[in-house]
Amino acid sequence: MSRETGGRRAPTLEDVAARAGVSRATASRVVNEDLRVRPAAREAVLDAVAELGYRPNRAARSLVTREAGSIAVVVPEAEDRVFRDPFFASLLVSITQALADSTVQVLLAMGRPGDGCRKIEKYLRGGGTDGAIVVSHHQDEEIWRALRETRLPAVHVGRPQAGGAGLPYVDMDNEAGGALAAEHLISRGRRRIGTIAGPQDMAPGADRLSGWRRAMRAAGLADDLVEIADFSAESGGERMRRLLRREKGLDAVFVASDLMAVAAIHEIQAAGLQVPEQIAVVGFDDSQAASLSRPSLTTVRNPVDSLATTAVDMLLRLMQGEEAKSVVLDTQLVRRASTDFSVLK
Amino acid sequence: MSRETGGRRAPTLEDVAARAGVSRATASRVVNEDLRVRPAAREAVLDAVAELGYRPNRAARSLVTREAGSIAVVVPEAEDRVFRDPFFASLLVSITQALADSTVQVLLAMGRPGDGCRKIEKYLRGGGTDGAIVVSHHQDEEIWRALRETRLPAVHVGRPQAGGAGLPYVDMDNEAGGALAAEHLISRGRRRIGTIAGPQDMAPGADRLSGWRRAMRAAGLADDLVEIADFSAESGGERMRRLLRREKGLDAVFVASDLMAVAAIHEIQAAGLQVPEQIAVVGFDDSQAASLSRPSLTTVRNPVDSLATTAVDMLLRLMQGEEAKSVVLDTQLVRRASTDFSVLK
DNA sequence: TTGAAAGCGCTAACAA
DNA sequence: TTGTTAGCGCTTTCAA
Repeated sequence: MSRETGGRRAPTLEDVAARAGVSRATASRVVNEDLRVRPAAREAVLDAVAELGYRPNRAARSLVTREAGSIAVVVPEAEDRVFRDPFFASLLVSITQALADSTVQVLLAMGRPGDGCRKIEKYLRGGGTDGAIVVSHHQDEEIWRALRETRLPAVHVGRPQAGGAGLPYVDMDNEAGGALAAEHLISRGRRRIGTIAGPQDMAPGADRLSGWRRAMRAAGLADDLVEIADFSAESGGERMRRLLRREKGLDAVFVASDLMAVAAIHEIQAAGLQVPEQIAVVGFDDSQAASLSRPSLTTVRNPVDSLATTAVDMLLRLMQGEEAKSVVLDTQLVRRASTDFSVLK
Repeated sequence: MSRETGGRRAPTLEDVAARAGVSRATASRVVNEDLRVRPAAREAVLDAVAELGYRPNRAARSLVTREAGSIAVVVPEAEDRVFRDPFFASLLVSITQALADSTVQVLLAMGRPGDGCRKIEKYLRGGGTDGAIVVSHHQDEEIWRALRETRLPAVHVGRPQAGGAGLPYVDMDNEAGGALAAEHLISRGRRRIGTIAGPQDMAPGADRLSGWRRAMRAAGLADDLVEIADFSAESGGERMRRLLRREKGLDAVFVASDLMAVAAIHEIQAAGLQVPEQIAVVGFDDSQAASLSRPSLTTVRNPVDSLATTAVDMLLRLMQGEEAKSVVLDTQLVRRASTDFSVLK
């Protein structure tokens, strides 16, 4: 695993200093953009750096500064399903982009189901990073304990279930999103509205459902047409069939994820019914699947990008010793053809 | 950015040694599983480690071993489109999972368009990693130069355009995949077959097209119905409209990505034609979009998982000083409803 | 089998 | 403004 496969030794600060005719300390100052260096010396060092192709050794620097220069995106106990989720991919990308300006590197720490998160825990405790962004919808006591004990700055994306060791979090307003969906359907004249919810032990699952409930009751409508699914396309389709069987008069459904919503649309069509003519459908996430679907899917926007930039922002603040308060982001409804006759596709 | 926010100093090897009543060297040997340590001493050290909650400091270790304990997944000059691509997300996940057993950490290094890849280059040169997996369909001279000069073990995912500094690569057989698609359509009795290709300055774009061409000619069919798109859904739909305008007798299309293929299907349907009855469609990638589409999409499987595990395998081998030869993986056709009446969905 | 000691490359007091 | 010096926490000779 040696990096020095027969090559010349990489130039050190010592080499640079020697070549520039200054001390190592001065060379270090130039490299770290310390102001109190005579212009001439500065020039000399910069030249030497360029000529030698010098790059500071991160390990050496980390050792003395006690900063790793990286943050970890932690996904504990991750199932395959989580990863293939476009939400997760987008989040990861947005986080990385948000850090592109800084010198901070992004480390991807994914646990495997079963294995617990021993590897991640070890890494966090070993001082491998300066901070962590935890992405999970489960309780991850071990990770939380490690974060607490190491006092590592950390933020949670998505409201953690049981306190999350007091970590600040960024989340979208799932409850308001669910209400938004219901209100939209009601405003379109629908009355017999069902919902396919996510797992109730996950915050997005529970919150989207309760938002829907609140709006339904506020409008004096029944909130009995509830089916619980698991966010997978299969489960979404299956629950849609149940809903169709349960209620002949059904004229709309709010489905807690786009993926499930697309599957639901297929089932409605397979039953010989039209979307949105007979049954209107609202999804959740505004993922690619929503615009690719036919009819295109009205959905609640999941502000992934803002989620990521806010999380990064909070983490950087925390890393500078400042306070960070949890943030809940607004959601918006994206109107498309699955609830609206006037939209073409 | 200090990690030691008022907390107790993390225990060092020195502390462990003191507590166990041995020297630092012995403690180090135990931690690194060196065999020549007396069982009693071993026990004492292990106990001390447990009691103190000792974790080795990575920076200190790296400094002396000259190993970073991490590999970088490098995505230079990445546009937004690349990231949202499910292929990339799956690849990243598979790479991380493939490394879950090892102690190696995964570092995500994404460049931004325009900015070049100065940050990445700097990092690679700074000894921040022990190896790199480069994911790109462009020429990235700077990165290649950095990799060459640092002699950093590296592999390319996807055949690099212009040599890629002699990096070994893993790729799927895009050419064979294109041929597979054409042959399948021909075997289903289609004769007037068009194609919507990807950009010709990208290997997957060019190779899938040439495979299609080869199979068409081999069957004595005309290969004139070619439209070049850019892998985006919009471009796919637009090129499909052109194809429909160009050739009334069109009875099949091979589209170089699922995303474009789904858009193409929508256009065909919008023109009042049936898939697969009038026009059969084959996509490429076997992404989620393919199974979500109605009719479900026959497509060429992109073996993302094998791509990732093979790349990781090659890299680890390289890091141990062994040789690694480029690998081209086979592809398979996944039959679904867009080319086959007997498939239900 | 063990310990003493040297140093990996860097930053940061402290003095000059 | 500069240089000297002392470590950061660890691995690894080299002797014992």
